[in-house]
Amino acid sequence: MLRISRLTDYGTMILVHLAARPDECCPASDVAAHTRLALPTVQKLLKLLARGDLVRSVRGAEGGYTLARPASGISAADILGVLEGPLGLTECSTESHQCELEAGCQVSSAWQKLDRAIRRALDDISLADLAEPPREFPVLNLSGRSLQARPATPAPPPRNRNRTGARP
Amino acid sequence: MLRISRLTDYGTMILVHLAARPDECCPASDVAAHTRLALPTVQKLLKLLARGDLVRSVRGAEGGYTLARPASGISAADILGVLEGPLGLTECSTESHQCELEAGCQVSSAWQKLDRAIRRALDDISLADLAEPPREFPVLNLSGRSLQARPATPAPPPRNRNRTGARP
DNA sequence: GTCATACTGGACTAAGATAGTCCCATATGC
DNA sequence: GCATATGGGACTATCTTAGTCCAGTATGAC
Ligand code: FES
Ligand code: FES
Repeated sequence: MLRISRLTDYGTMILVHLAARPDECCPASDVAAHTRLALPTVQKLLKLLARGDLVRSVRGAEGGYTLARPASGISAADILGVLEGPLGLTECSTESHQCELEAGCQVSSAWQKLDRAIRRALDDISLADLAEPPREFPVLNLSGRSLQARPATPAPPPRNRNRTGARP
Repeated sequence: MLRISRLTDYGTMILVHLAARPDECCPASDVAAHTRLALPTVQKLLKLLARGDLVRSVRGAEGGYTLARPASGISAADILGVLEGPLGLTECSTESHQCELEAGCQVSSAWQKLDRAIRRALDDISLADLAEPPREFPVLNLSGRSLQARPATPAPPPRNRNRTGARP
């Protein structure tokens, strides 16, 4: 119920990746390699994120993407707003009150109450929250290498589709 | 963002209708007529709701549907659970932890935090809340007729599709 | 100046979810 | 027996999503 789209999930992973490298300018190919997502998908998402002013882009050689603001200034609501559009919980709770009969409908007011509750929760979570490692890596950190050097890179692939290099 | 499906919205309207008539056994045709939804759609939804134990059905002549429990005992989470399935916010937050790498993924824990927040909000809203009229009908009540006699009937059509009688 | 690198914009297809309809079987009261 | 209902499921049209690809443009390195 109430699922967010897979692209949004991917987009969040990308943002997390960028958040871990505040001073680097990462090209899409880099991001794809590190997140293990397919390159075209990453490109598409980065374009969307740039258009939504969540990341800043630099064109040309040595170009790439950076977060537009510090991670703490980007909320989950921002991310969903950019990647899923400004749709409300129901079609009636959209801004463009297309349902002109709202006052007569018993359902709308309570749905909107719920809608506000969700928005509040979304506002409370920042990208920084999303990015912080929940706990230590359980298995993969045997090498004793500095976590600082490769903050998010060794994270295992998220799910078993849309990997890179799937082109035959 | 985070939209619930239109059928779920319809289903809620149907439940609200039944909630207003706790002691009647309403056939689907009745519900369709009063909610102004198309009959086949109403039938389908009532079947789903019956299977999800939110409404009780009586077969045969004089049969129909009633709420399985008082409206205050049916939460929004129940409704969404029955009509949209038990899907989590992301595919990773489903019960069947298909993403075996959860511990390594930075994103999951915060998404699940959000998921819990939403569930809590859903649990807090009951069908009784959804059913209570938000305020008086603004225009339609000029006739001075008793509201009690037709509690939810004069509510205007919810949106401009899927009306009854669309069959040529 | 030329070239390789990278973003920009949009078109396009395949797959999947959603909405809506219809049919046949079964139960029940009159 | 028959009209009235629900139960179960199949089916199609349509919209959305996911994923890919290409032609264009900007920019730094050589
Ligand atoms: S991608 Fe599955 S837990 Fe993060
Ligand atoms: S159906 Fe639109 S406000 Fe209720």
